[in-house]
Amino acid sequence: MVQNMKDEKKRGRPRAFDAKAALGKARDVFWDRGFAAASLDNLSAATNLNRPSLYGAFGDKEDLYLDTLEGYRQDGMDVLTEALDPSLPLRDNIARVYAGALAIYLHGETAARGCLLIGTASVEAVQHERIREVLGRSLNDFDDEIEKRMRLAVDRGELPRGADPQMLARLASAVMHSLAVRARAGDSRETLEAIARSGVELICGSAP
Amino acid sequence: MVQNMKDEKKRGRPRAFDAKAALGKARDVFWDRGFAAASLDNLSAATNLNRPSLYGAFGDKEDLYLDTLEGYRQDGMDVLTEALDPSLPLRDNIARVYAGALAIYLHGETAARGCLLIGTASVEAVQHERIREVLGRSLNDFDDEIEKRMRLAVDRGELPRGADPQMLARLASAVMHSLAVRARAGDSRETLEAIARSGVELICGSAP
DNA sequence: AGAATTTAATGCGAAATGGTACAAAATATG
DNA sequence: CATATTTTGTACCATTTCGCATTAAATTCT
Repeated sequence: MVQNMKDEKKRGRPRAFDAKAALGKARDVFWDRGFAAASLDNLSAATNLNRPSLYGAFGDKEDLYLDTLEGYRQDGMDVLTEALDPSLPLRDNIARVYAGALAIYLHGETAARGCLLIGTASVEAVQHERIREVLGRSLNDFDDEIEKRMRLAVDRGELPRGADPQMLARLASAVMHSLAVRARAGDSRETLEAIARSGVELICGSAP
Repeated sequence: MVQNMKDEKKRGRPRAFDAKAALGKARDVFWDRGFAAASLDNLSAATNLNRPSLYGAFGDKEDLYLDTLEGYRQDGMDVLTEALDPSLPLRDNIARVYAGALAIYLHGETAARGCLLIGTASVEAVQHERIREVLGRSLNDFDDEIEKRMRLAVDRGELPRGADPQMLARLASAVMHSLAVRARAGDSRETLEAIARSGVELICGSAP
């Protein structure tokens, strides 16, 4: 599974496509249609790869989907940790988290696609154990990252000593989950931004 | 579309099945598999109706799905309004809302199915306008119902005069949305109940 | 240059899918 | 009882679906 990190010349015919770019195109298809409704023809057309190439590079449809989820999770974590820059006040951190999320969720301007994980992996989670596992792990990783910042906030006195960092983090995530669902349900950017602002207020109410 | 409300004898062969019961069985199929992955064979088997009967009674797959969503929305609103009984304190109301939601989301004991709307309609919302419309309307109706109770709480002095009922309601809903997603992601009942408790605390923090 | 190896492209095929035609059955109306 | 009307069940059809077999192309190794 692990490919050559650099272009140490592999034997045989070289790939005529960029696997990472193809994965990005596939992600868009899954994001719009979901896993079940995304056909290999859709994916093949979007990536400009014929099905055998797709299959050879990524495995079957579920493998490909799991790959896109994993990449999305990574990207999301990057955005999250950047938003949580501990040199900024907690309020700003949480506001940035929501702003970053909305930038992703509302991408496209036409019909908002929300969160790839929440919007498309949730459906499959009941019947596909591997997808449920990725979804659960992703949500937990997000919670944990926010929790770290909350813990720091308590230590620093940004939050009262009695505050529960784990629960505050989970509730901060909850607002984000709601933004993801509502974006996909067609709520306006204005509505979502208002909810984000109120969320910051509620979660960080006692912070300076 | 409107059927006879009572059994005023209709001409022709009478139905050999209970449409409402069939709709319930179909709902279970959609709940587990989602719209796209639910095949007419699945639905036919679960309802004990052959495809032509299904089609005759409910229209095509999307019509049937929309019918189940509408029924779910109605049932959900009933549970919600009952939970929000204004003779109880606000805290109890919100706690009951979450308890009622979890009772539905965790149904099955095996793999939790979360919320039918959030869990299965969200995926289709981007491409199917009618589904997006039902999803959006349902979320709004829930928000509005909670908002009414919040407004009452402000009037009664359960919440401070400056509290924003609309935003508090949306955030109360947000916690519920998160419970729906997390249930489907495999979180334990204990975790979900803990989040619900913290949510009540956060939302109703200033209430007696 | 030739063998080995990997990818690309075409196209196939078996199964599943959504939907329907058609005839038989069950009921109300005249 | 005959006719109209609606539902039921079987079978079917056209299309889509996923996945792969096979052959041609491109590159490395000997």
